[in-house]
Amino acid sequence: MNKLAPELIAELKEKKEPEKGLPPLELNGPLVMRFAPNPNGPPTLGSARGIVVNSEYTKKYKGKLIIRFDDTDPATKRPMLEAYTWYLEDCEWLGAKPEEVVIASDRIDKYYEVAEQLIKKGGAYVCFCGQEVFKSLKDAKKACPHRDEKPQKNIESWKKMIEGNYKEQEAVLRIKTDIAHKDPAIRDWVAFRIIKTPHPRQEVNDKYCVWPLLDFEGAVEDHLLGTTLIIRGKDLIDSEKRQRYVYKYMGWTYPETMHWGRVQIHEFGKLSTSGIKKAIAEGQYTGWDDPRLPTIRAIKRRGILPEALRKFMLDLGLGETDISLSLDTLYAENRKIIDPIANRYFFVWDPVELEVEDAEPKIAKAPLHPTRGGLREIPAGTKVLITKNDADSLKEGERLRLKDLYNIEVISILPLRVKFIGTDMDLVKKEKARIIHWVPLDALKVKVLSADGEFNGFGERGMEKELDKVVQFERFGFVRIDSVSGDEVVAYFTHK
RNA sequence: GGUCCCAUCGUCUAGAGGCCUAGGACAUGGCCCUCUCAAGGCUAAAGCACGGGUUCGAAUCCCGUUGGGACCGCCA
Repeated sequence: MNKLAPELIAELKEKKEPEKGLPPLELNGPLVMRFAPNPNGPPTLGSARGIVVNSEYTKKYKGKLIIRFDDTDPATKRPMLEAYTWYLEDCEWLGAKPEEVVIASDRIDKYYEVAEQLIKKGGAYVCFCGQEVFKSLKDAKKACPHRDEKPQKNIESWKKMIEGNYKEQEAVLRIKTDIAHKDPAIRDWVAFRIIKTPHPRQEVNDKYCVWPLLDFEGAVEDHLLGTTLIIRGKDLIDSEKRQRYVYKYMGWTYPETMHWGRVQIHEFGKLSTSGIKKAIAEGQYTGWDDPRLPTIRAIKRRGILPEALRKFMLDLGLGETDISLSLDTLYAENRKIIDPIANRYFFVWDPVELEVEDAEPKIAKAPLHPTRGGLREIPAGTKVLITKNDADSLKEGERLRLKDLYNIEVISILPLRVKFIGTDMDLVKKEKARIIHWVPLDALKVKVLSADGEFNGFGERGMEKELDKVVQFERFGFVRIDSVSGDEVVAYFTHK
């Protein structure tokens, strides 16, 4: 059979690799998508899903990708100025190239125009009810007294509102839906509220005191930008129902929508942007790129490659099921890319000095990579450093090998004494002696930062040339060389 | 309480009535390879939430139960 139809066998094997990733799209026109974050903190792993999924589709179907900053809340989820840049940087890092960048806070006037039209059409009204009052009316399916006000009167109130004649909480603009709608989430929702806190962007500052809420801003923008497909988290499913009222009043066509379920990551649990912000201010984290954080900046600094993160996100597909995943899969993806290229070095954490009796100074020749070739030379004196873990586990009389150097035998444990017993590999091959790593006395001082804390020790020379690269510390794990100053190296732990 | 959504190995996911004896990836166990406790190769164990229908035939369609989630904010 192999002889008769080798191509059939090849085909069978190919079929074994099923297609994973995003479902195909059925398009009947051009594709325009947007990724719309609130820049109130740096992009996180959650943002990465949005960036990757949207950019993947626009790449695949030659569509247009827009990044839109939904920064219309200067108070509660106050935007962070640096975050605008961070989003653009991280998009680029992830291989997403938005053709257009839109900042909502620059376009408030456009939203006001639509609001005015809606009021004139009788689709929106200024409501002076307090929050609690309106809630109880709404829950009872009852209209508030302002609901039936004439458009003319509403326009007057609206003008007064945007001119700053009311206090915060005093008035809002509501979209008229169906006050008896069976879903309470849909009933006459708020489109604009008064916020007197200035916007952090200098260009905007205190120019406006009436700000749209996401449902309104997003609804108008998606129309203005010509969005044809929206993909977002399913927490925004109800949002669509609310926004459709605006589209109906205005005679617009609502984009197609798709949603993904809630994502939780085992390793991070429930960290909110505001919670992290507070913890950073209190010094619990070193910054937004602290290796313990789920931000893209942190992931990047740890040496996860964008290709790995992209594949990880795409493999999740687009289910509406809530998922709870482990970063192990991301690490495995990353390892597949990194293992073939990362050079190997010795790193001894919790170092213990070991004098090897009868040894001659020697230059060890170790492969830079197990298969790719290339050698590194490590000059060893008669004293070396090994990790405390290894030192503690030695037994009297044990024979073992210092990797790529020579064999030793333990003479005694207290005090720890070892002696040179040759260089023959048979010790490993026949006696199955174990192999431990080591580092010469004049090694570089190395600190490794990981999510589980710091590791301090010494690493062999050569790694200082790998700045910003991911290398493997043998018997330790992959690590990204983050900084080198003099004889000191700081590395970020990537994964095992 | 109201509205809506979801349900396949431990974890993600493929599957859109017969190709399913349910496939893959990660994690786990074993063996091989290896001067790293890595990677690689082979292999093992592991799943259609439950109960009813519809059908010649259901993981796939319908109903119910159970379980999970989202929304009901002048947050996004």
